[in-house]
Amino acid sequence: MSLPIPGSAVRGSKTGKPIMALLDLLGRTWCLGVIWQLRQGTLSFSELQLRCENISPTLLTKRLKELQQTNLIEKNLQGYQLTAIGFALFQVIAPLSQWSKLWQLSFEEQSMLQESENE
Amino acid sequence: MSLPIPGSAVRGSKTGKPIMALLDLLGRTWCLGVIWQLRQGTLSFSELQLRCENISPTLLTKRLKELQQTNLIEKNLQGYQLTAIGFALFQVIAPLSQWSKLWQLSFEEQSMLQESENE
DNA sequence: GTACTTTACTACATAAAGTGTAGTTAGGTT
DNA sequence: AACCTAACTACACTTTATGTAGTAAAGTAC
Repeated sequence: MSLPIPGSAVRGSKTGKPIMALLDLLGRTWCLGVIWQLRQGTLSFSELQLRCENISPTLLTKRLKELQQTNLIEKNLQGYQLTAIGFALFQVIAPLSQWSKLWQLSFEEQSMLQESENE
Repeated sequence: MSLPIPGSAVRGSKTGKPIMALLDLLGRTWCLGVIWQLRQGTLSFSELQLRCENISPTLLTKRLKELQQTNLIEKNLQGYQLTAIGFALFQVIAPLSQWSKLWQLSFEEQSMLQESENE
């Protein structure tokens, strides 16, 4: 898969609208997960692997390269960390955590409705 | 791929933490793109297909099913639209658009640095 | 009311992406 | 110098996604 760079043609936009490049990048398996796991600082390759449900090393290597080339993470002596702009991205998506709890409630309401139907 | 439902085991979390279920779902090809395209109201199947760079009908059908089953979109007479909670999700990710413009700048700085190196 | 369109899919072969396991390589330890 | 351990790479296999063709159902034209 080619790198989604804002300004170049990407999956979803031939004009390379930055938001489309971003949605392409974030839509790749484990990409959001890696960013999420790095929110508190540096993690080594193997720590990341563990936290990402034993993602295969092949794919982790690939994602780490993509994320470095798209300026979201950088390598240091201890492992990988978010760049300044990568952390800014995390801050944008951080509210997903709160939202996901509401989302969970929507499933519980659904099953309660089903139960009352069965009475 | 099994549906990521918060509260059940998903890719990334055996305990089914809602945020992990969410990151799994959003990390699927075109999922974020479909949500993004539906932000302004209802779109028909074929309109969605067009706006998502001619996503294959096979995959669009599959994603639409997943998004319905996870309470993010619903079908109406004219096509598909975000549910209330789906729209709330869009509002959470809407700031990505602004952020992606900053991100684009980071690439331009990078290429300017390279140019000055070559002098 | 039947022939023609259009829309919304489904089927299926092909291509691309992701997994899992087994190496390899490069630093540090004994 | 032999032995670890962490960080990868290689590769065969499986799962996902694509692209094209086909079907079904609803609307329109005559």
